[in-house]
Amino acid sequence: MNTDFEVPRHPIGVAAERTGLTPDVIRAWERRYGAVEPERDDAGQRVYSDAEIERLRLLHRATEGGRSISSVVDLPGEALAELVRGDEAAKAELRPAGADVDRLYELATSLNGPALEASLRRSMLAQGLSGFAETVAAPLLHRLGEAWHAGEITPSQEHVASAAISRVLTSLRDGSGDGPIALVGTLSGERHEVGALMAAAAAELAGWRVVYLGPDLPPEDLVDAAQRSGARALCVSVVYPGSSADVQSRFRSIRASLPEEVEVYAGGAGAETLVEELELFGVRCPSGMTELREALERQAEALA
Amino acid sequence: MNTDFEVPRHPIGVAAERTGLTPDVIRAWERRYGAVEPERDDAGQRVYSDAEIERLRLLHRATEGGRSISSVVDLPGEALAELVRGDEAAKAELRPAGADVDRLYELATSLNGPALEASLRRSMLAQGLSGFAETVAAPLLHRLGEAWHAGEITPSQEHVASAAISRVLTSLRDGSGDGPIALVGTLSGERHEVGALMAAAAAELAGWRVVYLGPDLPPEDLVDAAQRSGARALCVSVVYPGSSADVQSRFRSIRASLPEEVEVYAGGAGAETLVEELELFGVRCPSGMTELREALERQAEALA
DNA sequence: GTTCATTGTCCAACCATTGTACAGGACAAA
DNA sequence: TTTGTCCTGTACAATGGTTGGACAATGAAC
Repeated sequence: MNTDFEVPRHPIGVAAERTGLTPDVIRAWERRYGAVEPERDDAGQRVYSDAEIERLRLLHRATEGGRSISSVVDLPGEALAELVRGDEAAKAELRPAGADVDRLYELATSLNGPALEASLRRSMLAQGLSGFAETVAAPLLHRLGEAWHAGEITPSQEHVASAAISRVLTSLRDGSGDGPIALVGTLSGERHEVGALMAAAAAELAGWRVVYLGPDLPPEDLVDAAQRSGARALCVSVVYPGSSADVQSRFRSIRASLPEEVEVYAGGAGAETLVEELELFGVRCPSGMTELREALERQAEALA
Repeated sequence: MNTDFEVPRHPIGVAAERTGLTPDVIRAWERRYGAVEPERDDAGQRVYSDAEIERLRLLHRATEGGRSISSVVDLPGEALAELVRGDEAAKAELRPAGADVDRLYELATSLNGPALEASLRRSMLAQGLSGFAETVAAPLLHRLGEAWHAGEITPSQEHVASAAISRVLTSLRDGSGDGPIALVGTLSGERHEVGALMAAAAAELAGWRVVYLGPDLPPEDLVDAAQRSGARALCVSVVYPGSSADVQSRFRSIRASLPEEVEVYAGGAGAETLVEELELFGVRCPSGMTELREALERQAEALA
């Protein structure tokens, strides 16, 4: 900085750029509340000093924190800074370590696979599997799914993220389970594998010996595999239900073809919309990884 | 906080975010029970003080613990806090690493390294690093230490456990940190490495680039390594302090030889008995992995 | 099992606040 | 001259509050 901090220098466009506000908003705040009243040059154009820009930035952060502009605009600089600090600290406290979905989304859309994977691994380690699944993986995939739906991103960007999540999940499974056998997979037509991988990890955590079948399997195969392996649990992840009647009938046939003592679990976004129907004919629908793990733990306990 | 605790400042949206309640619930509680009756601003909108938000948070935690709102809403703050503490302690009791630690102790004393390692890895995945360190690794080591002291087990049995914990911790570190550099090690004479490994993992979680120095290093070496590497943090694990005066003087000389901007952290059972003395001359003593990680996160943030 | 109070959620109607858009003009730089 | 940026002033729609009421699920008591 080679010029004085107080000297006015920047046109409104620059101020907008630096504060993240639009020129319209800056003018509105000046007109309505006198938030910042910059000097004018000979032609009458606003010229902002660094100090004024700094203040606008603080005001912007305060409004982002959920406050109304009118309630903070009269605060002196120091109080304002303190308020913003408090708000952001409180927000950071809510979000558990490194679970910053925004940042992960950035990494995914910029196709930075390695960095994304490292971040994912870190937040997995910080929170454990359940927290990771519920506060990181699911929100991230959901957001990517919506962005893809809205045409904002390409399939490959979504793919980078799910591949990274898959790698993290598979690298952490160690196949050391010594309990009863659980089968994990998805129905035919289902391309989304991540949910199944998370279920596999959850089952392993719950002490099961996991046989991971992968995605895209017809119901008969699942039933057959369960019978051959002597499994006591079958976990099926459903994201895109296709026709929901179809999903229902397939689950019904699976459930009917297996003996009572083999529990059938369904999970994922696609299963959540069908909870009542599925539970009706005996398919368990835990919502979220924690519940799945607890259910599996209880079942393993009962078997032991 | 240098602003007055009682001054009303937050709109209902912020209150909702900070308490985890929805605005609807907050209003319902006010309407039906007068749970919290905030001031109003000129426009008639609710404005909550920090104290009121704190109370709402307590009420929320009480209801999460299974209590009905009507049964706790009339309690004065202190009684409420007590109640919540009790509830949460009871809940923690239920989901015990306690039974877990028993089983791990069995595995360690029966020298079943692979099974022990698998179990450790599983509980690490279930709870995340902090939970693992505080509810599994520390209790297990503590118990083994006591048993060894009482002559109930041999050193090799303790060794099996610490080796398994070390393997789990090292296998999960991935060296992908991209932040400032942190050095991790123990003082000379200190054979216990596990604490340092956990600190290394914590630092990595907090976004640091970790240089792991290992155990048994003289203070001069630590200082020298810190200077050469340009580290901004030095984490030292102390389990057996030997002579406490000795540990103090070594930390004092380390602290004195390094510039202000390099933080020195001490942790472990041996450091906990010397907290006041160490903090006196500028060595930070977070208690537990969570606090260490948070401290490192804050420092990394400040550096960025 | 039935009944009843509790309790979280939702809705409608309304209001003030607030971000955004647009029209019409000025002016400096290309 | 054209172009892009900024100016003022007005208008509009979205947001997020407010009250009051209704409803359905839950869970305890009968």
